[in-house]
Amino acid sequence: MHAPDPYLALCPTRVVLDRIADKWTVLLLTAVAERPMRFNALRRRVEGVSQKVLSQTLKSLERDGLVTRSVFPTVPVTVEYALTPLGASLERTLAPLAQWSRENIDAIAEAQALYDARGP
Amino acid sequence: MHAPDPYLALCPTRVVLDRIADKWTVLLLTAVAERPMRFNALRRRVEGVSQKVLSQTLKSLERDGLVTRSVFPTVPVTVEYALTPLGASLERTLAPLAQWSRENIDAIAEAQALYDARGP
DNA sequence: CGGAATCCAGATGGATACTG
DNA sequence: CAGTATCCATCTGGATTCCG
Repeated sequence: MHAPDPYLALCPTRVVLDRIADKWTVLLLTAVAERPMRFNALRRRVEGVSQKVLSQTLKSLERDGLVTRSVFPTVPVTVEYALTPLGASLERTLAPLAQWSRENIDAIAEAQALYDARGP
Repeated sequence: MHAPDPYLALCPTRVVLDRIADKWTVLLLTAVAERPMRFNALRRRVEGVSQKVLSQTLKSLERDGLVTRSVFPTVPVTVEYALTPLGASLERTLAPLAQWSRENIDAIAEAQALYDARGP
């Protein structure tokens, strides 16, 4: 039982990956990239996200300096989320992934069908 | 209580994202991209992955047509994992993310420190 | 409107032991 | 060597209720 070598676990790629590799972060990042949005607008835009997880995820994104949270003292209160420059640059490097997904989703489905066809 | 609109949940980006957004998939993909590797070599290369999860993840990658699994009937048996062309193309679109991580990990850490500093 | 708090089911994944 | 099988702790995230 030795302590795990921290080197690999702390490499930047892995840290960032651990950060964005959840069910909603990338989705929210791309949603906010379209245009600044308010809490419930985001909730409607990203189908299926619960209010709790939306709240949590936005807070993380804010903490990481990827989105800003602006509160307008209207009644009731208005809160708008927008990308920071850092968030925008991340979104840009993530964009090719969306395109790759569109282009290759069929190939993946075929591979799966083939794999499943050759039985248990 | 209405049925969730399947459209957004089934958009290609989301499907692919759900597929690769786990703790190890991207890491393993980039590891295999370096060179074809055997099971235990991968296990050593990717610090911290358990043998169960490594096995599972490789099976998924194979099913999705992203890696190949080649068995050589030596004794004991030798199994080598390698990227398919599809896997290689995904790895290439993921590569910029690794670079972005290296370039911006400090900015993220700063943002976090700033956020945490302004108290609970 | 934009959350916070609580509760809880199901998924994820680590440890361990065993096998062809 | 390359897994499979079990068991179990933790984490994720959904549902619900309540609040300024």
